[in-house]
Amino acid sequence: MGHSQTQKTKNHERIVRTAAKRFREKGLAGVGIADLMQEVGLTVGGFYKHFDSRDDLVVEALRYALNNRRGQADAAASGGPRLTYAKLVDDYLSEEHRDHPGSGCVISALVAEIARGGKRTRALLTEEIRRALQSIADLTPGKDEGPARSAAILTLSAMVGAIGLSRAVSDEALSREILKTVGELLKASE
Amino acid sequence: MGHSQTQKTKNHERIVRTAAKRFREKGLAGVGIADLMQEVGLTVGGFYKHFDSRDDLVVEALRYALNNRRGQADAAASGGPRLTYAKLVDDYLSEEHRDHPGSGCVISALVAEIARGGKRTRALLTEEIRRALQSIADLTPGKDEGPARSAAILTLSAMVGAIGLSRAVSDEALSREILKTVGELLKASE
DNA sequence: ATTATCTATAGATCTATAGATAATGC
DNA sequence: ATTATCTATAGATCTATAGATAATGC
Repeated sequence: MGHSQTQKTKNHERIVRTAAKRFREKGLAGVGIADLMQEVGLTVGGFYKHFDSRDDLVVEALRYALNNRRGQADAAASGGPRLTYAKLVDDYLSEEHRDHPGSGCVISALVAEIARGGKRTRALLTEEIRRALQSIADLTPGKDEGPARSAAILTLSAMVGAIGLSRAVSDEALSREILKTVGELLKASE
Repeated sequence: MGHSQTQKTKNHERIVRTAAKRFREKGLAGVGIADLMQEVGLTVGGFYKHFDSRDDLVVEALRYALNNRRGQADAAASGGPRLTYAKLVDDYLSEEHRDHPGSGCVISALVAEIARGGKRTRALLTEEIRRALQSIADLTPGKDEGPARSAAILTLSAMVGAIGLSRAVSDEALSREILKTVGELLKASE
């Protein structure tokens, strides 16, 4: 069977990581505990030794997804060439991001569902939005603080909206046009 | 009991109208047939004489919501003062709209869920997005066709994103700031 | 002895159907 | 006679719990 504490920690992390991915792909309501545990190679019964309730998993998985994405961004920033406003916009509005919500931005994947959800998840997303606005504003060094923040709010709104529209639209040409157009206009107004 | 064909037609319309509202408020997956029928004053059993399946209700309710919203817009346009770009943006990014998704824009309420959904609902939303882009572009008469369309794509993306963020954020001040800032920047770039 | 996981199942909820009931409408 | 709606329920699915099983770790 294998149930050392070390193994438990590993299993816990795999449950959370898998949930973080599937929640973004299928929505918070679209992922069942039995399916999730099966994907990790475990069974339903064990779930409640890891979490008090499904809701606790949702919170932990969101926290993980948010930290993990910032971790990716930091790694990319420190490793390769410096992150610029243009690169941020291009990455966010890429077909890669559109087609892989499971490893993508939590905000764009789950805003609406979190808006309808409980306090804890809304608080998490609120802080994430604050951090995102700050990060974007920091990438426009030419601007004063006020205009930089305003521009960051428009940028985040436009990116979240554009990715959402591009995912929903069933016409690939229109989907691409949305990503491309919003990217170009945002970069032009920098 | 009361079950004339006239009454049935009325009941059918009330089911669809109520569903169109609740789907936008609670998400497509968040509305049960029993609750819906109870709200209309009927019981579960009768539902399937009105619709072949739950999915058919979703499609019909979305169609209704989309037509109905365009109807409102048309009525407002023909009745009162002419609809301008500024008025469209202000209405869309209003606290009234933020706080009442049930009578609000279908796109902003359900993009993500429809993106994960079936072909029929995606096709409906795709056409709605096309119409919305055309309507917005028509409100910027100063611009040439290409730039007008590009600007419309940015406007729709930013409005959908901003309303989504403003609904999810648990800090009222930040929520207002998002609506106000995006509205001002969009109107300034007209 | 403790505990991580498993099997099995209770209890709630949801879609869909079957059959009864009471009106409509020919 | 037809049919719009109701009551009742089947069958699927989901969260959560109970008790068994087989390892770990003192």
